[in-house]
Amino acid sequence: MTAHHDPADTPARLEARATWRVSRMHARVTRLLGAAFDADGDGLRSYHYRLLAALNEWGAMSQADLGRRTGIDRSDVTGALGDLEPRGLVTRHTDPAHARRKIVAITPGGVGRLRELDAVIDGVQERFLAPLTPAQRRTFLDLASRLADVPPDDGS
Amino acid sequence: MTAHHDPADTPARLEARATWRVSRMHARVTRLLGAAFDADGDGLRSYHYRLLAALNEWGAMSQADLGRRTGIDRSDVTGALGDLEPRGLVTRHTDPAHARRKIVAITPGGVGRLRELDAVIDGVQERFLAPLTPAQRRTFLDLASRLADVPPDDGS
DNA sequence: CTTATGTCAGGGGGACTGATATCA
DNA sequence: CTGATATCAGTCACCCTGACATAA
Repeated sequence: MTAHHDPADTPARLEARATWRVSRMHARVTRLLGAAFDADGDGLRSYHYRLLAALNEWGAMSQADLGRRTGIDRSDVTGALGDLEPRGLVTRHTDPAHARRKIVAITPGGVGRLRELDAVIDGVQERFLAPLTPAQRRTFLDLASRLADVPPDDGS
Repeated sequence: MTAHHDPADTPARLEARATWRVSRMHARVTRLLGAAFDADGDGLRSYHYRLLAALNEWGAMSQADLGRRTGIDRSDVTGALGDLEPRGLVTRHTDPAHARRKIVAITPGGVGRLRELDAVIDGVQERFLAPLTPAQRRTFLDLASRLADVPPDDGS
């Protein structure tokens, strides 16, 4: 029986795993982000920042587009917008051409809030990248963007 | 007023964020890992792999040490071992010197299962790092290890 | 008493799935 | 009809906190 052999019986150290390192980096970012958002006081989280940043960057769009742009599920977009709208940070208007579609736009207040959150994220990013030199940071961000922007492989 | 950002305020594009890229990388790894573990059939997840790999690499140790080594909370170590022990992949014996401590060890069956899971992780890693050249992969893994192995900043 | 350990209960955010109703 | 959209309900893996009894 040809058991799933390993050519060289690689020990494959746990800490050498790319998956392990990505998980640990993510855990660290999550801790820093959580602490920063908590300290910020308002109940906003990472989801809300993503939505505000996307609206500020790409302009008003439907909730479905927002979800696709930000990688947030439509279900969660609905919930997160339900937090942002009562705060006056975004508006939701029904698309006149498509009654079922709602166009989401960021408000001036939302832009101001985004500026504050940008500062929060800046602080987190600075602390996260602290171990690296400026040149190493650029390299890391470049490689990370290539690993992050891969479309989901559908074997269809 | 078509007021947009002043030159002073950095727009801080969402996709330029290190936090964003780490989150997206992690989401991709999670998707790949989840699909791979699901396809593997057995109910084992990332936690179980980490524990088996740590026991195989560093030898038998107490549950608390296991948690510290793997970054898994003590509570979750208990639960995950509760999945591995009935499968015969690990054993738990009370430390004769410390009745409160349980020494966890991997079994031969656990080693075999780990070998299979190693192959699964290898496949995930290969797919995850596919966009990079071998040299870039080494660079990424090196930088990632520095960003991953940062001790929790305690302001004490 | 203080510390460490194992266990259990539970929460909380993030990613996801399914069902439903609406509309082009 | 199909397709997209918004919404709600609920699941799940992961990470964490708190409490507790026990043992060093």
